[in-house]
Amino acid sequence: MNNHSVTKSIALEKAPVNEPTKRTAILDAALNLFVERTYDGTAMPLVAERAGVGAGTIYRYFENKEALVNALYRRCQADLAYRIIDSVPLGLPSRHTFHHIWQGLCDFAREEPEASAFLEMHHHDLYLEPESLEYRNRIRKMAYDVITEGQAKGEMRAGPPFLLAFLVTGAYIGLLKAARERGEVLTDDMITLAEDSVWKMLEA
Amino acid sequence: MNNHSVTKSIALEKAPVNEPTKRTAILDAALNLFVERTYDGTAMPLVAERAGVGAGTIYRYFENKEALVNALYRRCQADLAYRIIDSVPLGLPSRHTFHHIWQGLCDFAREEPEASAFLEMHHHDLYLEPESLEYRNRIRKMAYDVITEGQAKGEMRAGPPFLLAFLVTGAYIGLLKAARERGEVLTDDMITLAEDSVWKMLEA
Amino acid sequence: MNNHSVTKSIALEKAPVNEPTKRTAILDAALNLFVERTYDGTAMPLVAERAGVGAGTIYRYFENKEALVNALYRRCQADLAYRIIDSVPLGLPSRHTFHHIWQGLCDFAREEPEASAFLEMHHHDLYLEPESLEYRNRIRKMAYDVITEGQAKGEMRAGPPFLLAFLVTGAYIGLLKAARERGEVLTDDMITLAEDSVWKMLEA
Amino acid sequence: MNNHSVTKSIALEKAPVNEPTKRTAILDAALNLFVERTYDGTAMPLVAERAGVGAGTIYRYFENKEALVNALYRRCQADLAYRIIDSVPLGLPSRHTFHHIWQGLCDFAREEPEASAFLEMHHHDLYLEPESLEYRNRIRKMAYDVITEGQAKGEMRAGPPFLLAFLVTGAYIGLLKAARERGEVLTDDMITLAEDSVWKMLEA
DNA sequence: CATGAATGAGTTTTCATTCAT
DNA sequence: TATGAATGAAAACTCATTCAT
Repeated sequence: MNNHSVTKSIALEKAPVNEPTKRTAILDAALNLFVERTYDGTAMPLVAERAGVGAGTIYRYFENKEALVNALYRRCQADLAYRIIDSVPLGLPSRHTFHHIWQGLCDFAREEPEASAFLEMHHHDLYLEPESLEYRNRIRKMAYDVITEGQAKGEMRAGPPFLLAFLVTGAYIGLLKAARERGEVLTDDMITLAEDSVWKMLEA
Repeated sequence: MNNHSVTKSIALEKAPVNEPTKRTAILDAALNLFVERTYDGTAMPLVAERAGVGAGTIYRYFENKEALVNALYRRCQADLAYRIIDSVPLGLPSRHTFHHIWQGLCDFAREEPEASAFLEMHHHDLYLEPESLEYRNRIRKMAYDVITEGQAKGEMRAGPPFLLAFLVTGAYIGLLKAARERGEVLTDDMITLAEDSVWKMLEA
Repeated sequence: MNNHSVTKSIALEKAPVNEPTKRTAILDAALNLFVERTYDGTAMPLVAERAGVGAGTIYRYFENKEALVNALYRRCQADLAYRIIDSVPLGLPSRHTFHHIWQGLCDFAREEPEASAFLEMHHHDLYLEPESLEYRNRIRKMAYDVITEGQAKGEMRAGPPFLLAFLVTGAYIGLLKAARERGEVLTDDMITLAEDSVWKMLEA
Repeated sequence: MNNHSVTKSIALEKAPVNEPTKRTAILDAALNLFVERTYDGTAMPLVAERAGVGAGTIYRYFENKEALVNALYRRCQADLAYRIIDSVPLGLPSRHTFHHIWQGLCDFAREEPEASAFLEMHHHDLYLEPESLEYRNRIRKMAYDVITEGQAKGEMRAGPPFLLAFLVTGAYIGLLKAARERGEVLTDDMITLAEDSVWKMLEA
């Protein structure tokens, strides 16, 4: 390895894995604050302060507040999609597939609690661009497919897949809220109990 | 019954049942807009305009924006409590009790869709006064009691009652979201399917 | 004294001496509040409330806020003029005349502390109509005349009469402030000491 | 002295002595307007306009209107204190000390007429913070001490020092008012006549 | 590129005044 | 005549965004 390649490899490692650029700092700060205080309730200078950058700097990376929240939404959805969609194994019994997805969701909630809370927030529709909504639809599509397949195999109860998907998603959010409101962390016990319980909603 | 008494009884019915005062108009407009655009995203003059009153008039009825949203929250919670808590029959098998509550919730969502959507919104905690939170706790307490009793009778699954309550509530909100996002009305079929499905989460 | 004259004298006593009409109540309330909180700092509905009348009632008696403060100013100046100007004895030695005026001023301050404080306030010029200013000038004219005569008799020091008048008036206001800021009432001792001291400013 | 050092010394003189920052411009505009129209009677946008800044800019320098008026009050009191307190010579005959103070007061009134008028205004108590009042007390304390010492030396008349101080201060304000109302400038003659006259109030 | 002081449009709130009762 | 609820213009204050440095 010569000097040249070393320099290169360092650059490659640095950037994608743990890119502590200003852009990331801004997104992190925005996530933090939007979850804590709502999109409309958060002032841009506050985002700048928490990100440790000047107020004007935000506008070098994002055209305006709406562009910022869209970028943030997409980053969060992409995080989630990366964990769930791409790792769902094919061809397993539905119960196994469900377990996989449920674990993925709960891992996400535990490892990225703010991203998770942000995605649950209402009223994204007020500012989301079509492209951002597309991110959401990819995940919904996956859920829809899994349920449809489960029903085809006779392993899941009959009914409109989108409805079952919303019931499950709702219960998942309920689980997170339960932990949050009690000020408790999401324990393995809670996750397992909830998984078992929620599966009953889906089971044929 | 003579003319006199008829007139009187009309007057009596009219006033308390459907008193269209400005206060009510303001609360209705606020409900409308807060659901549509968020609390922080709604400007007071817009509330005034939709209520058909002058901007200053709001402040004759509510000390400030926060007092308005608190009053609104309490009105909505009281509406819900009136429908659910006070009509839950005692001593029935848990499945019946659950049916009763589920019907009450869905009737509320259908008859007062905005109140229902408002109560589901996040971030109430940012402005709610302790007294307003008390309204929420009354309903939670009821759910907790029903589940505890169901478990004691061996008719509901074991587990922390608050967790089960949040799972059920989450699924209920999922049902409403499902209908809302599809632009569909909540049909009896959807309600029944969801009820059946959600009960499985609770069943022993 | 017959019935007729009794009725008359009662009427005469009642009306002018202690006429508790709404107009008077409004003026009293305004005096109260203007002294306490400034003209600009006082809201009309507050005046109404303290006067025990409806907000609209004020406008039956006074065209607007400015007319109210002008009427109040004139009433206070007239009170003062009544006590001072009309009772100054003529032809006495200047020291006696001064004593008379000083007593009159201090009696006014003690019996009508709010009227007294109101007249001392600055910034009357912003709203006073010419007619109201005329009231002020009558008193100044009197002071001017007394000093001019005192100087002519060789009993008062030489110098522009208006200047001496302002020095004396200033010292008088200083006396009132002294009492007010110490939270004390204006005692005879303070008044006498001040009179003696202030006379030295005038003495030839 | 070479070019280099000259440039430097100019820069040094310019910056600290007469730093025309926005903060100063805002304070100056506020002083101007508060004297002209009262604190309550002055709208913030008007202050901004006269200061030549945007309305929002004021709030970068002062938390709110009350903080602005407090800062202004302290600046004026500090100006006055700098001139009076720190330059009062010790150990002189009372008549000399009084002359010194009187000159200081009149110089202040001539060189800073608005600051002088502002400090004389009533109703500062409605918005002044304790810290601001402290500034006022320092000057009062000085007056009190001078009088007490003068009495001890048998050069000033007996009587409560605070009362004599208020009489003198009142007469001083009377002098300023006299000039102001006549639309005249404060002449040396007026100052000297007044000094002579006022001293008589103090003299033993 | 980065900054943060500056801004004015927009927000919440107040208040002199009106007017239906 | 008296009222006080209602109003909208104007006040205090905030904040997304710009731009000189």
